Amino acid sequence: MQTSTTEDYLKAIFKLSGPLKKGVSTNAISEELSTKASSVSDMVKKLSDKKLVHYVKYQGTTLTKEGEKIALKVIRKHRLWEVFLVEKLKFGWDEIHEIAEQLEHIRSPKLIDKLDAHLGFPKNDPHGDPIPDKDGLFPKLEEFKLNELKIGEKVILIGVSEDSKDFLNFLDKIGLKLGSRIEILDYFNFDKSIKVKINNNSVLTLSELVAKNLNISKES
Amino acid sequence: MQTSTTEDYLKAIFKLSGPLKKGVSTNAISEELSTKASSVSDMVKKLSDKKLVHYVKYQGTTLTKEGEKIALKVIRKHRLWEVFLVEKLKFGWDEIHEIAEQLEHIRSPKLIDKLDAHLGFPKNDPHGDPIPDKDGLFPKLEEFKLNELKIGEKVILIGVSEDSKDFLNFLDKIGLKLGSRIEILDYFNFDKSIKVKINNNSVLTLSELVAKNLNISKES
DNA sequence: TATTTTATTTAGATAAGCCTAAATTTTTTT
DNA sequence: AAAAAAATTTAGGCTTATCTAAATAAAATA
Repeated sequence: MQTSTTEDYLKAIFKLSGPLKKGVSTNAISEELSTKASSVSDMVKKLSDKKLVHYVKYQGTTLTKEGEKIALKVIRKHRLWEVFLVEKLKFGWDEIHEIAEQLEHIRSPKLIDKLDAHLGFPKNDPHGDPIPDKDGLFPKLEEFKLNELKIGEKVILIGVSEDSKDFLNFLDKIGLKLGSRIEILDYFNFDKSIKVKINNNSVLTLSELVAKNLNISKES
Repeated sequence: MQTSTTEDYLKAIFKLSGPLKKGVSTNAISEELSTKASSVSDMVKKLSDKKLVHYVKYQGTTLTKEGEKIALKVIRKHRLWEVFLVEKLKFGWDEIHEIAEQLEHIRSPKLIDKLDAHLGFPKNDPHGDPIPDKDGLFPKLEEFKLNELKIGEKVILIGVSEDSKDFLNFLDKIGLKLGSRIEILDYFNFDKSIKVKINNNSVLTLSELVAKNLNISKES
């Protein structure tokens, strides 16, 4: 049975590994978890002793099968609780993250299965991210970042890769929601900003930083 | 901001103080929390430094105003989550305690208010215990233990003071539920057991240990 | 390649909670 | 009231997860 700190580390490493499962640097973990690099060094050594990560000095960290299994369980719990908070308790999608950070550590397999059923077995959380099933698998669908497209393409916003309040408030302000239609009107090589039309309606320019945090798909 | 251990201590002291707010012994706390007396000694000293309890060496511990306020908040959370688990997730009343022990430590005032609303502002938890309101007050009603009554009295089960699985399973088995009618038929001085009729139906004898863990009221 | 910068690790401390064993105080019994 | 028993506290340690400061390794730059 792991502590919730262990769960936080595994989740952070999972997130930072990305789809290619690259090794994660000590600094990246320390930034993600707001701790010092020396604390991370200590901790990954301990996680390695417990066979939850592969760790070689100076060469980064990756999850073992067991570590990934635990990370996926925590992510499943996090995302299911987020659905609960928005669907049942009527929270805004910009205020649920911190609460779900706590709820994700509640230990009870039966609880999470019952919650899943209560919510109608949702496939995605309120940010559009997929919810792993009981076996830690999620349906893989072709996702892109908004900055990876060509002029003229029409796409749909299916998720965000950043959940700071600032970012989510910004999206609300410009009228971008999950499911919004986005048409690429122009691309400015100068600063990699992108001119888009939202919902066949408002036209505006998004910075590269914004664009690369918008996950989109070519059809609903 | 307190740790969840602090919250557990305050809750235990609240529970053990009883309605008369008696001083609580170190041993009683250690038993309630399954720790050693020496750990409790350490801890109450720290709680005293934080002005959460009054503590005088060798003379027991009581809550300060601030300590009681925190204890009541935790109890409110615990009981609201129990209602959620039974009403919304369809847990049996005998399996919710451990889960609520974890959920009670989730920190977010907004969460608990929204949960309260979602549940329809319940007055009692699934064991019949009253839920403190936002200000930590509960409606005081005249409660008795089943072993404090006279032969011939007819009462209603409104709660239990023990929530071990064994005890709750036992109650299920003999058909006792919240709201059940109980008539006192006889009292045996020999072992203080009590002969009762349940719901004008089955007749059986309850041990003193059982009787004193049944909270009853003289009317619905 | 030599040097500087950056990343990472080690060493030594700290705080929270817990433990065992020993000392002390209080309570109970004789 | 003295002795025995029970309750409580103190002393000294342990573990987890953190930190700062110093040392070392790797990467970047000149």
